[in-house]
Amino acid sequence: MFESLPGFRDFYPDSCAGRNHLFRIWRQTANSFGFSEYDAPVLEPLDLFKEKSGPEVVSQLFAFKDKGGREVALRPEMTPSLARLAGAKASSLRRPIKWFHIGEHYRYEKPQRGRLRAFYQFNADILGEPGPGADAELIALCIKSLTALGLTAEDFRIRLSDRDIWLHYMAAFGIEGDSAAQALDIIDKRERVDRGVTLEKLAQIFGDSAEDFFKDVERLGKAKDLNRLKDILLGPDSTCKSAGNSDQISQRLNDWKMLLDQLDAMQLMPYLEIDLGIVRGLAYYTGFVFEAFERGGDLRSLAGGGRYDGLVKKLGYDDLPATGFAMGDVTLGDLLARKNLLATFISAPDIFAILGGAEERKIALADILALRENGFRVEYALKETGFGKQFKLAGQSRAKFALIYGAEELAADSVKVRDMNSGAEKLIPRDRLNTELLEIRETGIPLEE
RNA sequence: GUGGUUGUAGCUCAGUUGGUUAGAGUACCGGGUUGUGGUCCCGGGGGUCGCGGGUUCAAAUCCCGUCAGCCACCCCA
Repeated sequence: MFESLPGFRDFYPDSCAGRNHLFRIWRQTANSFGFSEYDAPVLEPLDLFKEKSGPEVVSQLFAFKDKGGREVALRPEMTPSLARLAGAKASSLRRPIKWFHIGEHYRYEKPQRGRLRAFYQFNADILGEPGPGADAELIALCIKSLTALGLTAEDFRIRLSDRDIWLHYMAAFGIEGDSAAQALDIIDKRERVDRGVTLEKLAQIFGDSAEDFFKDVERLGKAKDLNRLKDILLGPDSTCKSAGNSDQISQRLNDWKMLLDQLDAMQLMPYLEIDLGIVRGLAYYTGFVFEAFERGGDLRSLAGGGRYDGLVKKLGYDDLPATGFAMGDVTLGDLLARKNLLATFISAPDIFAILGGAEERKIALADILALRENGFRVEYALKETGFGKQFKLAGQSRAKFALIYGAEELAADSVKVRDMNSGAEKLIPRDRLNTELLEIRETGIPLEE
């Protein structure tokens, strides 16, 4: 006897139907936004992931040596592969490059609820367009992918932040480069860490002004609209104004306005929350970053993304500005199941054929195959059984119609169709079967016939 | 990787202070029912009580270990 490996799932038909529904909605939504689907190998050179995330990632990868001695790993994320694909053909691809991917990813971590070792992700990215129009389009896709599944503004929010603002702001304190990245990391974790500890860490970077800076962090974290942000950053008692980089900041605030205006025009503001408190830990994010999180209850993260303008170049290709997000199936699936939005899309047959004896069966099988070729989903009992039993099977199959091949009907070269919902029946000549069924499938059989 | 907690049929769970052949509901299969279904009635299969060891006359029950799930850390691309 065997079980699936820890953190891996079996998909029985019911859950497979739920998963396919999710994929179908993701794919439809991405297509409607004009994104094109791409794919890449599941197994990649280990270095591809090390290059992006540093050597520490290896402990969280399914990594091994192949028989040729190559260091390889199952992909833990899509972005490095995407960067390779886009980077390799960057000069010949029409821009903006709008691509999406749906596929399985693997991380060697301790499995928990909402977090497995194998999971599916929907990735969408826009490359080659540095302006906020790309960020707006991407955020819109993220929101629409969730609403298309039946989720509402009551179920989730997008928290929107900006690493550029933070970098400009810190520059006013004379903090740049690695120190700035460290500071962002501290800001990102501050809600989960004791205030005193956070201050201590900041003091190593900011020295005496750590406390002032942290107060501003808290003020900025609470700013929920653009005017308030502007006020804190450029108002009378702003630190950075006196430091003299207010031009950069006001330019950046202009990007913010463009972004929000576009999202507003798409009527997506109800889903948005400005929250500079989230900066997302990853060092390679450069501009607008965002996170879709579940509201109420446990506030789990449903999707995350942001701009990563430097990454493609870092992986050895030409400079290519980029912004993207990833949405996982695990947390989202939990939420959809809880909200009853995965209503198992069980595929029921259109027709269940009920067959008399051996002679009738022969005639029926020929018809059944013809109907199948015409796109009907048709089932029948594989072994000979009584009519009563077969009607029971037809009911259990949840077929819309039963098609009755009895001696009586066939004597008139006809078959009887029964609408399994209404119970209405109709005799159809066999040579008109396909035509009549096409019609009946749409309209059903009226009770008065 | 660290700590806590749970583990009985495919699923949800009962199982008395340790006591004889481990139960129910549901799902599944068969029959009632060889010309009209989902209901109903009857019957059936399915368990090494997560696994291994220990204590005991006797262990699903107590002890130890281990594996797996869940929860909290770490991390979260």
